[in-house]
Order: sequence, then structure tokens, then C-alpha cells
Amino acid sequence: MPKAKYDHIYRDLKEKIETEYYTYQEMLPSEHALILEYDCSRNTVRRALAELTADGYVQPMHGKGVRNIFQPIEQTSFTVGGIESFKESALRNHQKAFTKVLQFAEITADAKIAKKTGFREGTELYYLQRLHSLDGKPLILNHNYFLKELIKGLTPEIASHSIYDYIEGELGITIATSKRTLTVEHVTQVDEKYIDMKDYNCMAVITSQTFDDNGVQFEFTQSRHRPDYFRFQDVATRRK
Amino acid sequence: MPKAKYDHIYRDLKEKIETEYYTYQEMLPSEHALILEYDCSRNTVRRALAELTADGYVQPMHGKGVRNIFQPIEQTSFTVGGIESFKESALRNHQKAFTKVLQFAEITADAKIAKKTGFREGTELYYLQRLHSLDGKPLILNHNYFLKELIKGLTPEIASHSIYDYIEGELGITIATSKRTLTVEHVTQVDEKYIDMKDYNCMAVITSQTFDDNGVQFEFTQSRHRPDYFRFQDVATRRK
DNA sequence: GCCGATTTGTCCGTATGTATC
DNA sequence: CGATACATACGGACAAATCGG
Repeated sequence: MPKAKYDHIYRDLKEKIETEYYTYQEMLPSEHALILEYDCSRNTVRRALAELTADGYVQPMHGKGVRNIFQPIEQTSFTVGGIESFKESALRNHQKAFTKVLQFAEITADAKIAKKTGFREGTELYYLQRLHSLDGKPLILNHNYFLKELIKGLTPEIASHSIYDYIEGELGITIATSKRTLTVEHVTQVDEKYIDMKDYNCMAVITSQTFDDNGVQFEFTQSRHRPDYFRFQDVATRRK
Repeated sequence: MPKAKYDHIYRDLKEKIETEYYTYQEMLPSEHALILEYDCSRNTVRRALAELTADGYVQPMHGKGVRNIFQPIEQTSFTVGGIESFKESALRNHQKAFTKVLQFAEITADAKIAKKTGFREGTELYYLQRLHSLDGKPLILNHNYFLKELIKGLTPEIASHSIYDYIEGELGITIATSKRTLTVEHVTQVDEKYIDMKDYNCMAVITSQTFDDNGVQFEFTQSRHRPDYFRFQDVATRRK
């Protein structure tokens, strides 16, 4: 919960954009005007604006001003920019989430697993298979590897609720960055066993490595989604 | 081509990380040390570090230092963070690119197109269908809509080379931000006509809206990729 | 456990450059 | 040309987290 000044300005402007207090294509107040409005320095205003730019909410134009280029996103969207747990995104979309633990094991990384996950060979890991359902429909099959040394005391019981709640709440670990790769792969027998694939023979697959604030990788996950409930959004900016 | 000081520091550090001058999990020099090394202010160093953080290259740790968390990416990767033309990414991956223009038309956006593309109804557009091949294999089918008012004088000839080169080079338009949505969809008859889908019945689909530096949307594109040659990478950071 | 040195995080004020109008 | 607006850069101040003695 940051109480930083730039973050307050960021959130305030963000809300004003989302609620169309500033409309699409409208200019925001100039930096100078925002300085007066929020009683702060120019750097602080600029930091808030920089974050809105990275979010794709606004576009600064040299010598002209800052334009609102936000258009509301579609509601079915599953994943957006940040790091979100399954539970969080379900909540955001007002859906009922349910998680079933299919497998729970303690393993040691061999050469093959080490190569795949980014953990060093010989590392002690938890391996889980979990099935996520939304509004009663099983849609996502997850293969998780957690670093046992850091994610101590994980149980099937915890895994059936929110592991992220446990990591951040109980263990007090701060989740920092996550590197994700998105691919499309053939369905497997395991996929078909648990998920009604209709006539799709592919899954949307997100593999991710997640790091805590000490730069230690504590998770590798492969998340397999049924195509028709999968959507991933992103904003890119071009480097000059 | 920015000649800004922070950008020089950013590139220099980035290269040192990629070439493992700094190794994985190693600490970078402290901000103070970097100030001396680059003869600049702390803010300038911090800006460079902030960009590396956003790239997922390093992780700053309060009171401790900045850690290198970069691991080399896989080579087959098609799209990374920024905005890249087909030609640019092919070049980066040392592949031979070829583009065939299947359709070239001038149209006016009706209600349906307006809703899909984000252009206003009645807008004059170019509509193209293009097939991209890598090393002789047709892999990507693109449906492009360009704002005629801005992307003046587009021809099939230009479209068979690089439209982005034309936009940035000839027209002097600066490409600023691009909003992308990634989904997985069934193959269409058009897909199958031009692309050897093997046993896949899905395509990886990127739809994107692209804006110039005046905040004007000049492009809507749906880019359909054969699954086995598609990979999308991303780094996310968790907001505290 | 305390204290001081180091390191990153936030914020401020100012100066100068560049693009737009 | 001058006024306005964003872009870069500098230097300084204090807070917060970490670490070693």
C-alpha cells in the first residue's frame, strides 16, 4: 500500500480517465497546472504521468500537452499488464472461482526440470497440478513448481485456496517481477481429461518465472487456458 | 535515435548484462559508483536503472543494491516488449522475410468495421491482406486497416516491402504506442488457403491499435500466426 | 540490541533544451 | 518572435531498509 505522493496523483488521474472526467482524446491539464492542483514538484507530476503513459492511458506530446488515449477494455479480459492471481482476476471479472488440487508432490529438480523451469539442478521443489474453474466451468490447468526453501509449509489445503495470499500474507514474501512467455500448444491427454475442449485442439499456454524482492526465483508455472476464455492485453511503446 | 545521457547509460548497462559482464544474480555497482563511472547525477543513473527494471533485466532491492536477474531468451522468439515490424523481427532472428500482398482496397468504415477497429464510422481507410513468409514458409496472415488521411499514398508496392519503413521514413510519422490483445481463435478458410496448418485448428491472433505521437490512431491490425512459430514474451511487475 | 555507514526510495527546486503555437 | 509545454539533467535533502561492528 504505497502512500507516496506520485502514486496518489497517478491513481487520481487514472480514475478521472477511467470515469471519463477526462474524455477520450481530450488534453489533460498541463504539468504546471497539475503542480498547482496537487501542490507538488514537477518531477512528481511527471512520474505519475510516466506511469500512465506506460499503462497506455495517456500520450505526452512534446510542446503540445498530454492527451488521454484510454478506451475502456472489454470485460471478458482475463489477464492484463500486472501480476494477478487467478482469484484476483476472477474477482475483478465478478466470476465465481473454484480450484481443485489434482496433484501435490515434493520433488527434486533433475536436469530436465532444471532446464525447463530455471531452477538449479538438485533444488527441492513442490510440484502441483491444479484445475481452475470459473462459474462452474473448468477452464485452466496449472502446473506449478515452488521453491520449497522459500515457500515453506505449503499444503494441498492452502493450494486449493490462494497460494499467492499465503505467500504474501502468511509468509510475508514480496512478489516483485514475473517473466512470462505465451505460446499456443496442442492439447494433451491431461488437458482433455479435465477440460471440455469442444472442438479446439490447442491451448493458450503461459509459462512464467516469478521472483521475490530479493531476486530469488520461487516459482515456475505453466498455465494452460482453454482458448475461448483466454485474452491477454498489453501496451507497447516504441523506443526512439 | 536518442542521444540522451540516460539512454547511453541504459544501453551500456544493458549490453554488459546481455554479454554477462555482469552475471546472473550478481549485484550491479551501487548508484553512487555508477555516478562516478558515468559522470552524471543520481537521477540520470536512476532513470537508466528504472528502464532496465521495466525490461526485467535487474531488480532493485531497498537498502541492498541492484541485482541482475537477466537470463538469455530463446532464439525462436517472435515478439518481445516493444513495437516491431515483421521485417525488424525477422532481421533480429536472422531469417529471410517475404511479404505477399493478397488484397489492397480503399474502403469507408461502416458501423461494424468502426466497432471492430476503433475508427469512427465514415472514416476513409486502406484495407490490406498480407501474407508473411519466413525462410520460405508462409506463417502469418495480416489484416491491416490504415487511416488514409494520415498514411497517404500507400500502394501495393510499398505494402509488399515494409509499411513501417514508409510511415516512419517517407511520411515522417512517429509511431508512439500500440495496444495489443492476444487471443487464440479457430482457423478460417482464408488461413487454411494460404498457410499449411498441419494438424492445428487454431491460430494465435494479435489485434492491435497503433497511435502516432499526436495520439491519432492510424492503424488497426489483426495478425494471425501459425501456433508453432508463435511466441510472445512479457515482463510484469507487481504494484505494491 | 544499538549505532553508524551504505544503499535505495521519494521529493524538491532549478536550469537548460526543444517543439509547438 | 515570445509564450507555453514537454524533455533532460543537475544537485540537494530526508526517509527507509540493510548490514557490519
